[in-house]
Amino acid sequence: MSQTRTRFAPSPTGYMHVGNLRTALYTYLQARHDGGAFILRIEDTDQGRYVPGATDIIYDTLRATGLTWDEGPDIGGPAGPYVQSKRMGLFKQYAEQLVREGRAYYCFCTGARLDALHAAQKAAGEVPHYDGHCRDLPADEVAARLAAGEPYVIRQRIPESGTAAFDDVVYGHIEVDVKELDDQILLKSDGMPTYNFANVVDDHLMGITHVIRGSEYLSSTPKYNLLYEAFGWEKPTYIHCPPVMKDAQNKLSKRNGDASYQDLVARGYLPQAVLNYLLLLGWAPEGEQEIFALDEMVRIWDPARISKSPAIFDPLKLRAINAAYIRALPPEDFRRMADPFIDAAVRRPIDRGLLCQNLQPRCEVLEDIPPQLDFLDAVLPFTAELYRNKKQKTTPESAKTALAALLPVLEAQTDWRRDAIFESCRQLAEQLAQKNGWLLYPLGIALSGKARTPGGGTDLAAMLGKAETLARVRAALAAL
RNA sequence: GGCCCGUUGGUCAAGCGGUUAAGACAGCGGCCUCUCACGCCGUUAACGUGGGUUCGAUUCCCGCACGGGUCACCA
Repeated sequence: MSQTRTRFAPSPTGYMHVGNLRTALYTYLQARHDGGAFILRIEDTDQGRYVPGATDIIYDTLRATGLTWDEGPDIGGPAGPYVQSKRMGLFKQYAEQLVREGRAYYCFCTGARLDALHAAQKAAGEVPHYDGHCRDLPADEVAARLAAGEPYVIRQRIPESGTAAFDDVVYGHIEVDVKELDDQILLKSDGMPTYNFANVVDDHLMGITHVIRGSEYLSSTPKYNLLYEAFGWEKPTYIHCPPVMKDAQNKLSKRNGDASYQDLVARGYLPQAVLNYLLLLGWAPEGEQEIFALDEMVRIWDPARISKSPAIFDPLKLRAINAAYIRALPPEDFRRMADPFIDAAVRRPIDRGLLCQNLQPRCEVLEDIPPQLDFLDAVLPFTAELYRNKKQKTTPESAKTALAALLPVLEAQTDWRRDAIFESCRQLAEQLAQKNGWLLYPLGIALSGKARTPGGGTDLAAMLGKAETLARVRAALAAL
C-alpha cells in the first residue's frame, strides 16, 4: 500500500463553513494518523463567485487551527499546480483518451435540444436524463462535425447494463444499477472539465489515496468509480461524512450565525475549542474523554467511527467545550485574549489581573465579558430591593447597618489588596457576630448596583480602588 | 417521483444477539461560597413502527412511516 495522501479542496467563497472545517479536520487526521501527506487544493473555478482575500481566509483558518498542509498553492509540491484554475488545460487530453477507448463520446446536442428533452421527460413523469442521442454516432460523422467546428461536449459512456458499486469506510458497500446513471458531461463545450471530472483526474494526478467529503457525493461516487475503472487507475478509499445540520430538516447554512468559523472566533470562541467540538460532531472516540489536543486527535483517529446519520450543530455544547478550554488557559493567555473585550466595555483604569482572575471562570465565550462589566464605568440606578437576600439574611435595612459599619473600616484600610480588604472585613463580621455574607453581600451591591458580578464585594472594592469604593459606599448609604 | 442513505434521551453519542442501554452537553436538586460563577455530588430522560429469524432482539432480514441526499454544459 502506498503512502496515504489526502486533500482538502475548498472553494474560496470568502468564509469558512464549520462543516467544511470539520471535513478539513477529518482529512488532516486521516493523513497524519497514517503518517501520510495532507494536501491543500484550492477549487477556484467558480469564477462568478470570486471573492478577494478568500484564499487567505482558508490559509488563516487552517493555520489557526493547526491543520498544516504539506503541499499547497503557497508552498508548492510535486503534484502542482494546486490551484484548480491553473490546471484547466490538462483535462481535455484525458477526456479524449476516454473517447479513443470507447468510454466516452462526443455529443453535439444543443442546449435547446436538451432543454426540450428534459421538459418533455418531465412532462411524461420521467426523471430528466440524457437520451443517448449522440452516443452511437458514426465515426465519420463525428469527424466531419468536429472538422466543421461544431460545438461539442464529451460525455461519459455509462455501460448498458450491470451495476456500479463501491465500498465506503462509513457507509459500507453501495451498489446501484447503471440504468440509474446518466451519461454525464466530462468536458464542457468551452473545453473546461466539469467538477466531477476534474476531481477524479486531479485526485489521481495528485496521488490521493483517501477521498474524504460530504455524503452529498455518495450518489455520484458510482460514476467516479466508473471513471477510475475506465482509466485503469487505482481507486481511492472513500470516506463520506454525514451533513452538519441546523435542525432535523435543515442543513447548517451560511444564514445561520453559527455556521461561520470566522464569526465564532470573532465572538470569542477559541480555534482549538471549535475544532474539538467539530471532532465530536459526527464522530465519537472509543473512551469517555472528550477534550483532545490536535496531536491526541491524530493518535486516536479512526474513520470507521464516523457516524452515518446527520448531526445537529449544538451551540450549547460548543459553548461548554469552549468554556472548558477557557478555564484551562494559563492566566496570562486568558488576559491577552480577554483584553480586547475588556477594552470594549470599560475605560476606567482597574486592576486587570484581579478582574481577569474573576472573569476566567465566568465566561464560556469571550463575548460574555462586556455585559458583566457595565457597572465599572457607569453608576447603575439604585434599587433598594437588590439588598434583600434571603440566603445572606440581608434586607435594605440590614444593609444600611452593615455598610455603616463597613465604611470606617474601609476608610481606615491602607493595604488595598483584595486579600487584605477581605481580612479586615472578615474581622469586622466576626466582631459583629455576623456571617461574612451579611456584611459583604451589601458591599457588592453598593459597588455594582447588580445582583451578579464578576467577583465578591471585596474583589470589586480592590478593582475599583479605594476612592471610588468609598464614594460608592457613601452614595449607597445615602440612598438607603 | 426514481435511486441511495439514515432513524438510541432535548442535543452529540457508546453499543456491534443476552448490558441495571455508557458518557458528555442542556435541565433539575444539593454542597461549597463575600453575589454570580467555577468545582464537587446527585438526579430526570432514549432504542420510530409492524412483521419475521432466534431460546433470546436496540443489535440480523423485510415492509411501513419519518428525515436527509441525489437526479445540470454548478461546484
